[in-house]
Amino acid sequence: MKSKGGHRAPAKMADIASMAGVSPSTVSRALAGSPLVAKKKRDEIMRLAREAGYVVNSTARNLRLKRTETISVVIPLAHEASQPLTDPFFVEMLGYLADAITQRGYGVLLQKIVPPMNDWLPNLVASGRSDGVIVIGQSTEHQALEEVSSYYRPLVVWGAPAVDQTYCTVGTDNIGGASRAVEHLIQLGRQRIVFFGAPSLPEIGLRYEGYLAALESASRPLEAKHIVPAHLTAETAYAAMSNLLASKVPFDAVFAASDLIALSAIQAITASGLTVPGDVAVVGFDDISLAVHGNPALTTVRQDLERGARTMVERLFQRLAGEDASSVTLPAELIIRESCGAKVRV
Amino acid sequence: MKSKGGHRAPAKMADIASMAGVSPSTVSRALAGSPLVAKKKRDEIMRLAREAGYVVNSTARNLRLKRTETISVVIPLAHEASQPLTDPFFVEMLGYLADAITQRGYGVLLQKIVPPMNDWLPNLVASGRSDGVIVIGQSTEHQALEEVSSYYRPLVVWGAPAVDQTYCTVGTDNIGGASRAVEHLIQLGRQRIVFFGAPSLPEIGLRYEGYLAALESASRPLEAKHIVPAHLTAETAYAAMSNLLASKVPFDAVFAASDLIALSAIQAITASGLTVPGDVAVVGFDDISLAVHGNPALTTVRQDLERGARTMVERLFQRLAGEDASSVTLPAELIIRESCGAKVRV
DNA sequence: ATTAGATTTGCAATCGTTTGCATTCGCCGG
DNA sequence: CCGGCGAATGCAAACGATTGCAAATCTAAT
Repeated sequence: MKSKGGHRAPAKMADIASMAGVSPSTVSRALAGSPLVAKKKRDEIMRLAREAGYVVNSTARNLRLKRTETISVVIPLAHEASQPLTDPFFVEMLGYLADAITQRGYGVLLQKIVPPMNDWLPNLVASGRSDGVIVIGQSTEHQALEEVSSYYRPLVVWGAPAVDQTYCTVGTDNIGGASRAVEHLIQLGRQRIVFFGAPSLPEIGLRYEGYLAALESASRPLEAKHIVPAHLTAETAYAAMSNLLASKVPFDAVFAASDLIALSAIQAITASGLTVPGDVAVVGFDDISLAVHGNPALTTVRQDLERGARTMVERLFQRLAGEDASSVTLPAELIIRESCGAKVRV
Repeated sequence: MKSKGGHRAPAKMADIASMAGVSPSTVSRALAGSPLVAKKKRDEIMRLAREAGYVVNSTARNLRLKRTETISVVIPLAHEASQPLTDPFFVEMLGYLADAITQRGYGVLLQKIVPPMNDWLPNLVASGRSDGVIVIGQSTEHQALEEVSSYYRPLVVWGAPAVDQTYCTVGTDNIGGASRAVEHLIQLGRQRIVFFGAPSLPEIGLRYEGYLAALESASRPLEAKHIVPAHLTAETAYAAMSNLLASKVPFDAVFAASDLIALSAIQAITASGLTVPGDVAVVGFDDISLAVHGNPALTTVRQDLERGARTMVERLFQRLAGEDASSVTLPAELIIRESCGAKVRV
């Protein structure tokens, strides 16, 4: 017997109930493994359900239970309204988050936000589509996060903690990581170190602070022409670095605010005829999986994304459980490879 | 008045109704912009709702309407149960899909599947969490797809069409793209061309066919030692290529089944002291955004992922609307850059 | 003033589960 | 044989929206 048009309505609980000659209540309890229904009958019902390929309708279940077993993962794309998720950083983070979330039996609802957008967070929260929200990167949305967090607890944000901030962040020690990277460049004898990135984003701002601190403690002067703002996309970074090279501002090192733009910078530098690390040393930030495969392999400040993702999810579930969970800063680690010119043991 | 614990139950439609002194039905209609409710009252209700920050509860709405306005995007990870989404290909595709889907006002429910897993597809379908399913890559799941597609229409798969297949695929002309790439290597005078990839996956299988066809039409012998199986991860590919190099099997070109492994191959080759494209020419497949930034820039077969994603979503919505939508094969384009040693115009 | 007709509105059922409470059943002791 | 008790079951009310249909209101024409 063919169903018309190939469609087929999935079985509902009542169907299983009548097959088993019991009420839907009993089926519900049986499927939940409740000891209220006799073991024998319970097994029978489970068998029947399995054979019929029955799966409870989660929409109905969610409505009744007032929870969705779903977490929203939001990616705000401040840098350029470019369509694709360009930065491997987001992607790797997303992968780890997806793992940590599904491990707890929850679903992942993916949201891309391109910032000049109103009320996306309060709307997302009020829509009840998810039980909690994880935002990857504050982007330019600090204000929105702040407002919503005053009444909505299950919200965790990847990024930098700010002084006036009430929402829960998980992030890397940006200042420490950055200053260690820059100190390393200084130790290698580099004289003119460019900061490559947009300090207006909270995390990048801290990396910039680390850069300043390192120059300061080495009594190096800060030069305005060595601050090169660059959006976090490969294309714009390439262009920005090409500009810098064309401008003839002399420099012998670049501290890039992310690996993505560090790799683009290397491209641009190489294309201009200079060598990395010979003429210019380059250090990145993130340690995306591509960094090690770069040519030359990229020296960078490692963020432990797996741990970060696990921590965020952990914090989120704590908040879901009503406990309080405060912000955390995870350690950053300087990974020395070839692009900064240090000798590497073979 | 502070709500206890900072939690705050979102307003429901009945709340807005009593604020406006009308019934919930009227609010529902007003918010939907129905002409059944007088314009003046409709505007008043909308204003009230906006001020109260009211957003309809989508779980309840979904239950009543029997649709979720959500599409599941499934990523089966055949190659290695590695945690992160390693391949930029998936990620770029995911980004384009997310765009195309959100553009239609639907949500994206992300699912990672690591294959030795039973009934994930029928369960996903029966759970009613989404209105349709997009699977990125057939992986090893052809059988599961085949079974479900017999009764579930809104299913679209990225990958290769097979002869006995009833489900709807969207994919690139793998055979044509691959043979053009290999022909190009042959024209450049390369004698021993390695196929680098695992032909057991449907798409890779077709690329292998294209490789064979190109050798055949150039009357080149096929050599078993030039077939090098490699999983689609950077690490395993690097290892496989290192092995090949250590084995002293002579070769002067590599056709890699994906850009990710092509880049790893270049790494391994360079590390062994050989040069690319001097000693070995390398061609990839996909044209991920990193290909152009590789060192050397990667010659590759381009898959138009943006178009592919748009096509899949389009097909899916056709099927949701009850129309029929058949499989499509999109053209592949050979992008010549530096890694194959052709002269590039500057 | 009355009423047909057109507008607006609200009642109540529905979507598929879960669960508090009442009910039924079976069993045992008195 | 009956009362009582515990174990198993079912009834019915949620959950928060949408919508067919009937009822209420308003308009205007007689």
